[in-house]
Amino acid sequence: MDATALYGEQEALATQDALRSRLILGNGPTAPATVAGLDVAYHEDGVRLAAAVVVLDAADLRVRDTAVVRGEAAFPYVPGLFAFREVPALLEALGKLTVRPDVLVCDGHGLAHPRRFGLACHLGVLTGLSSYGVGKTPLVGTWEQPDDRRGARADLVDAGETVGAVLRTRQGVKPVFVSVGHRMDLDGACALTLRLASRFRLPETTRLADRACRDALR
DNA sequence: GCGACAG
DNA sequence: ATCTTGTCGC
Repeated sequence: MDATALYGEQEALATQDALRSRLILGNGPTAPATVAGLDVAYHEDGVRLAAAVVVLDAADLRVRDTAVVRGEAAFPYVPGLFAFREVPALLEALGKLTVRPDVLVCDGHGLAHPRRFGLACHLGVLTGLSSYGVGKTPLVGTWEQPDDRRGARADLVDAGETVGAVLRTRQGVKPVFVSVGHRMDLDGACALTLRLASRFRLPETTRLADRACRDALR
């Protein structure tokens, strides 16, 4: 609203452009040994927050490591610049891990973003790790409703290009929006998401991280 | 100009 | 994101 916020947005857009040049598409890990879920919860003041990262063994989905940090939002919520709000706290949490995750499953979008650089891309580039996003609601794109059976998917298309997939993780439940971040391929991201979401709509990684940061806020 | 708009 | 447990419906 004010000049400060507008200037911040210009800076953020420039940073987004610079980081995007380092984004690597495709070539996700064939058999990741560990998978991490990341999420952030906010205090009612909209400023104080808790960020959590939970690392699971990709084979049996058991928790291998958990890191939670408390802090403050680094940026106001602006669609398209969402990463600037949560990335600092998430990076701090990632830094506390003792088990290195092979893939980051982010709560938000990757390539399915107005400038093709959502939270998942941002975190992937900054960490150098493979990453992708699983969003609960769309940010950009159009799609045909996927069949009502677990595993069904449809292309998420924006400005003529496929930026992700609309994936049904549970029959009879709204699909999720999957898009690659860094060093990841869409098929691998969808396959992993289905393995992580065998019982609930959202991946187990996201659910565990959500619980961890919520608990840390109380 | 008017909505829509990840979390 | 958050306000919010139980309750209605298939």
